Amino acid sequence: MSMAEESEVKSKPLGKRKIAIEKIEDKARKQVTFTKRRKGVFKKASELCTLCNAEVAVLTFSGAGKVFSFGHPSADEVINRYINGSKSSSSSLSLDSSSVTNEHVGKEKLLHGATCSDEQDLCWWQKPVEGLGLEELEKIMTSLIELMNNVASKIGNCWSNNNNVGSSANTPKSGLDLNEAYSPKSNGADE
Amino acid sequence: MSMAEESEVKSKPLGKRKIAIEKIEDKARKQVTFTKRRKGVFKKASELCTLCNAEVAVLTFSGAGKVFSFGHPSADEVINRYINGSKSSSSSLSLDSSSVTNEHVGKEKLLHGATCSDEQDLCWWQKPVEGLGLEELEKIMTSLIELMNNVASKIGNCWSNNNNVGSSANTPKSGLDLNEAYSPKSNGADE
DNA sequence: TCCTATCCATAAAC
DNA sequence: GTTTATGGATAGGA
Repeated sequence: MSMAEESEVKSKPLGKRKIAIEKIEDKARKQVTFTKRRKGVFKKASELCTLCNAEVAVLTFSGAGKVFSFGHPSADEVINRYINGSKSSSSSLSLDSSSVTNEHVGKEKLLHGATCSDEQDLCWWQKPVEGLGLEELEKIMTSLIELMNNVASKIGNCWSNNNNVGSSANTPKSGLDLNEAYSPKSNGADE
Repeated sequence: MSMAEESEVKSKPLGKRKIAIEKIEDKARKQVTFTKRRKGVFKKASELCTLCNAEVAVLTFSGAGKVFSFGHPSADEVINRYINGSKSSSSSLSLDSSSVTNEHVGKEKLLHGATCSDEQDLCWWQKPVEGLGLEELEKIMTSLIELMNNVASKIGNCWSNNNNVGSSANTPKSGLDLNEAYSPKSNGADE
């Protein structure tokens, strides 16, 4: 897994022909490839489970929309765990599910006037985040989302969503080119 | 053969050795294997996406309970589709926006005491909001939005490197980290 | 502690 | 024969 996939198909004798990892146009071939590779992924996933005693779930949708899933102990259990425990703390931190509007205009007033009732110094929500590390921020962010949902539900959930907090400002990129694109690569912490 | 183990036994880099697909007992080995194979699975999954233009999500939990996910277009989207399109779990499987209310029983429990890592006292963001009044909640909510945007913009700077299709190697490590709850079964491959 | 990265060499898949 | 996946060892990072 060190060699990046070349985009060109070399003309070699025979044997395992290297194929470009790009969209297959031919329907039939695509279907066959899908089936084969899906099984391959499932097998790998299952080995990962067995070897490392880890929980793994794989969900796939074929072009026709049919769903295929693999899971240990079960797809549902893993998904549940994912949702309940780390939905927003993982990956792209897409706050799609519970964002808030960005037009909270009158908040400053609230912040400076009403809050901080009896605390001594700055309240946590007034502390600057400048000095915190990425990890700390991630942690807070995650917790914030949770707390927010919690609070929101209590209030009655008036705040609609669509906020696009930071991470969503992504670039379309070239469709789906990701040989090693998913590499955690120092987990995004570029220092 | 008497290979005199002189001062230093330099184990020659044995190549890839054949191993049985069974639970690895050695923790260190298991960890390394988990990382490698997880990446392998992610890569396969990404190729499947690219080649067949399919939607795929892979969720994994390391032995330590850390989550790693891969998904195209995103893990959440695929999961949503999976949930809405094929299952109707009785659980809180609603990743939808404003309805992420307090259905998260498991999470509530967590917030109140499960404490996973090593923090014993709840931090402010982990405190329950049950006892607060409406006004207080609104204030907090408003402040939360502010803090959130603040934090988000901070994170956004370092995070804009894997959004489209990507895996995640988050680092919860405390806040909402989950404990393990294994249910060692045999397998769960369903196609 | 837990996770990641890299080198080497071979096992596997085609 | 060719390319990829990955085991073992090891070093570095968070």
